[in-house]
Amino acid sequence: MRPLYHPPIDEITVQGILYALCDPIRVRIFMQLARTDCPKSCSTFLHIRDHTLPKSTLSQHFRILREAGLIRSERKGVELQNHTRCAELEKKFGPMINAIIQAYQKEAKKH
Amino acid sequence: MRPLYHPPIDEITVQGILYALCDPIRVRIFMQLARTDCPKSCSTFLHIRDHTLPKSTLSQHFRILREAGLIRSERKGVELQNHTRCAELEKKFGPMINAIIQAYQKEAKKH
DNA sequence: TTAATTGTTCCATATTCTAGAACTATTGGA
DNA sequence: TCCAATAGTTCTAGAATATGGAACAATTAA
Repeated sequence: MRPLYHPPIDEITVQGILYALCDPIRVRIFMQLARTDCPKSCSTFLHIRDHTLPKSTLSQHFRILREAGLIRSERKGVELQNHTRCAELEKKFGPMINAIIQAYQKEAKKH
Repeated sequence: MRPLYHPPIDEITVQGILYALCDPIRVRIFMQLARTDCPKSCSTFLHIRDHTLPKSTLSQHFRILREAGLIRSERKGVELQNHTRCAELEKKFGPMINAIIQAYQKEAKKH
C-alpha cells in the first residue's frame, strides 16, 4: 500500500480546494474536522444523516480532501487521525477558507 | 429554444458556486466579467490562451455559471450580454466570492 | 498464529463532461 | 420578403470521472 500523499503548501491550488469543497460529503467531513480541531478517524464519518456510506467511497473522499491539501492524515495504530491544515492554508489563501466555511454554516442553519 | 434560467437569489447555493468556480475556463470567464463590470458576449471567450474552444463547450460553461447564480445573461440582438451577480451575491454570501477571486488573482500573478 | 478492525485498491457500472453537427433566433441587406 | 450571416443552444456519441462491492493490506490484541 503506497504511503498517503500530502502536497506541500506551495502545490496546493485554489481550484483543488474548491473542487474538494463542492461535494456535500466532503464538506461535512471538513467542517466537522475544522469545528473541533481534535483529530478524527475516517470511520467516524461512516454514518452520515442516518444512512451508511460504503467505506471505499469514504476512502476516496478522504483522498480527495488530502490531495487538495485540506487535511492531513496520520496513521495511529490501526486507524488514521485526520485533521485540517487550516493554519497553513490561512497563511497562503488568506480569508478564503474561512469565508467558505462561514457561508456553508450559515446555509446549514436555515434547515 | 427554452428561455435561459436564472435562479432567484435564495436558490443559489455555496456548493453550486464552488462547483462552477473549480473549472479553469469558467474561472477565467467569471474573473474577466468581474474585473471590468461591463457586459461581454459569450463569443468574447472563444479564444483563450491561444487555443480556440468549441462554442458548444463554451455554451455549457456559460450555462453552469448562469445556473450557479454567478452571472446573468440578457439577450441583446443576436448576442447575449453577460455580467456578474456579484452585488447580490455579496449580500447573501458575504466576503466569500471576493475572497475566492482574490485567491485566484494572487495565484495568477505567480506565472 | 489467528481474528478483528481500519482503511486502501481493483474493477465494473453509472454518471457527467466534451465537442462535432444540426438547429434556432435575430438582424441586416438585396 | 427572402436570404445570408452571426451568436448561441441542443442533441448525441465517445471520453473521462465517480460510485460502491469485493478482495487486499496493515496494525493490534488475544
